[in-house]
Amino acid sequence: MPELPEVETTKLGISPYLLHRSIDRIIIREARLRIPVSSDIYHCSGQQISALSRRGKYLLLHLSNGGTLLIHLGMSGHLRIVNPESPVRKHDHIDLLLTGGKILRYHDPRRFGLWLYSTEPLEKHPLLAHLGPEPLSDDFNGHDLFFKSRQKKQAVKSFIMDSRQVVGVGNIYATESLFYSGIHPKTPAKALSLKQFDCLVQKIKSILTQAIDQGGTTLRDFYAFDGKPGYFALSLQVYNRAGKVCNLCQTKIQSTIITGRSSAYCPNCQPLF
DNA sequence: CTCAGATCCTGTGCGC
DNA sequence: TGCGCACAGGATCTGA
Repeated sequence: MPELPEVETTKLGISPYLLHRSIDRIIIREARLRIPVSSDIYHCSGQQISALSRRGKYLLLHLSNGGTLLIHLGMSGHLRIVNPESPVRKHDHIDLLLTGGKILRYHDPRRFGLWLYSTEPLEKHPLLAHLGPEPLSDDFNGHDLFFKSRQKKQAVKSFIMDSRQVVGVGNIYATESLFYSGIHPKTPAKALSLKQFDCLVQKIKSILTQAIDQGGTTLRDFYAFDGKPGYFALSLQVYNRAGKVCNLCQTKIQSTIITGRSSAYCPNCQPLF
């Protein structure tokens, strides 16, 4: 379940193997991803990777011809650097063969991921055009979020998971940040005060930062073996803890469904409205 | 326009 | 031990 911290640490981990290398060949074993991989992607061969960047949970490989490879890991995708003799496992859908012999291998059992090649910069691509600010940038702040929320009666949890408001806040981080802010996940977004949004934004930033630091620790040797995802190293307070007691007040953690997503909360620390 | 629900997919973990 | 099923989740699509 790659969340933003995992995508960031993946980017950092694979960068040394990709930067200034050329793509010799791309092998597609399974094209049926969230959006089927287009045969256009074969045209990335021969291009040098000049830079890597991340936008939300999208990973972008910038190529020397001005083109871009856009990769999304979905919820079960991994990228690994492997050697040519490394056996191909089930769900190893795509290989990027690099000059020098290393391979960037994409593994994704549930195939919710995405690989897209464009010969043009992707800023205006529909997948990226409407994304909100990066959560760790100053563009993501309580003030802006407060004003965007004034007409929104949707649950605050759905609001902060909406990639038009802010990118990279998945179910785990939304759930945990609402706990740390003392806000019930079903609270209508418009009912929150500026002070509450300031608090929520600060918690999102600190939890994501902490997760990136710990994900980095987990992924330091990710190329040697498959470590647990970084966020498991976080001490989760409510996510996946329904039925257990709150670490702060011993009240039993409850769980509800908000737009199809399980949402755990402490009814005492996060009172409704 | 706004919001909720369905949808895609397969591995995991539970109950029987 | 094994079978069947509910569940997990990001982002998009549909429909009320």
